[in-house]
Amino acid sequence: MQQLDSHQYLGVRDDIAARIAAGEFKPGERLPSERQLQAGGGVARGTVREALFQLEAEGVIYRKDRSGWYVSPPPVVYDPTRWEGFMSYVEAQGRRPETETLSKVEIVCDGMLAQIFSRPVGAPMYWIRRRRLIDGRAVLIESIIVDAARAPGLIEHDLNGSLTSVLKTVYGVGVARNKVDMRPCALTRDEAEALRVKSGLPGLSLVRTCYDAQGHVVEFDREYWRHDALTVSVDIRVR
Amino acid sequence: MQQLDSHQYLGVRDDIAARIAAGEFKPGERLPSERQLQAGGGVARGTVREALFQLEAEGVIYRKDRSGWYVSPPPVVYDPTRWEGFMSYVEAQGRRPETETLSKVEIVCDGMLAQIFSRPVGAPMYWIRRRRLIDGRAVLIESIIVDAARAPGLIEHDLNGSLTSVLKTVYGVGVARNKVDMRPCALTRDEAEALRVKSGLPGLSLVRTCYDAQGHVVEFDREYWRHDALTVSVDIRVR
DNA sequence: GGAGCGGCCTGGTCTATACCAAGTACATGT
DNA sequence: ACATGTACTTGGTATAGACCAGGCCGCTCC
Repeated sequence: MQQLDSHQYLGVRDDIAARIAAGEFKPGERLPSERQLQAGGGVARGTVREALFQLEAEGVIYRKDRSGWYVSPPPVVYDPTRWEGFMSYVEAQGRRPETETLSKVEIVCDGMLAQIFSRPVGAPMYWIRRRRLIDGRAVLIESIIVDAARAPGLIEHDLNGSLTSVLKTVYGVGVARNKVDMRPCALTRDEAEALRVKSGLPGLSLVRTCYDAQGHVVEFDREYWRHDALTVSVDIRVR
Repeated sequence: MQQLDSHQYLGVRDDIAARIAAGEFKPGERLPSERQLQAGGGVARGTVREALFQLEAEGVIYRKDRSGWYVSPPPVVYDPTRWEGFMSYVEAQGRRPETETLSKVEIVCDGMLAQIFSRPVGAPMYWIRRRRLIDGRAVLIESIIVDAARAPGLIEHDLNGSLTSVLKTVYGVGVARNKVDMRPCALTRDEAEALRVKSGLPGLSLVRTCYDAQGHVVEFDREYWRHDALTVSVDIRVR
């Protein structure tokens, strides 16, 4: 929106980006502190921060609260048409996936869920919240609903691995159809806290509805991703 | 990442969000100026701006440079598996689509395009750049490459409508397969300027590769969307 | 060795002020 | 009617300062 050189903060941005590109700072490494970067260029701290925000929006760097700014690792590729779980596709890309179960409880079906699952209000459901990490960095949190009638005792299992394979191997429940809604969003309040990022950071909201071969909803899943952690790739025949 | 009330800017955010939710400001309408909002709450202008950035990241408001802050209209839904063009699906959702052709030129195939199209380096290609608007607001810019051998004279046509239907009706070229890559990104430099937004605003990058029934690449398209303008919805059978 | 305690450093928030460039609205001139 | 100019408003950029809370690390004490 502005000419190339006219803004200091874009100049500072380019400096830092160039130093990263040159390999002075490598993925996962910490940048010098804001006050040090400031001293180097003779600019105000606010200007340095503006440049850092720019790079953050581009996915080049990220921050750990009150610890520093770090160079972002490359994103992972996610293909919603392939029904492999997080654990396997992250590993297939040479990265180290982890899952933490934040909570798992039995709830009763409310109006919205009743509609999604075509089940009566009051039917028992499981509600699972998990946080998932790649190479030790929290990249998404998810909130999963599963019909308790389809997978009785599900939450007694260890859910830190692949939920997909638990449903398949233990309950014989497979997925035949997958509906995915995606939209850019802001990570606010709860999501931001769980991902340990600042409220307001851009993210990607991904809502998945999984159906079995009979067209029944097996699993309803809301995911909130850090915006710099993934690329979505879909390859489909046109209807 | 922080407790609820502890930050002024979140308080200001909530105030403004509440006034929007209450209908005091409607979609498309302008908010009071930053200096007016500041006077109302007894806070510094920087704090008001922080709150506005927050709401912008959430997609609630957007800005027009040096004109003011406006309430965002709802996003449109885009389904990459449905091969309808922008013009028709936007219209189907009760919105007013527009297209502006920024440039259309003949170029020669470079190494990258040669690989994508399976055509020799140096083969003629058309390069079309368009801006698309919804209800008068620029929401995306796109850069399209089409094999000139498949659609000779394409750029002589009016391309402010649906390119899809021109390819189909004039050249008999249909699309059978559609590969879509999506990732959150920052709108920088050129894209930001074309969309008249500030460099660094979050956006969604969408790369489409369209194939005909024989598996040849028909069209290669890079789109940059405002992050608050769309929701992507995919519904697919699992492979 | 391990737990606990400080203190330093970091980013996070906030104030106040200044100036600029581009948009807006309105009066003016043709 | 239409272009033109101008005064004013708006967001955009930048400075300099201040204080806070949480992360981090080393020291001390058990």
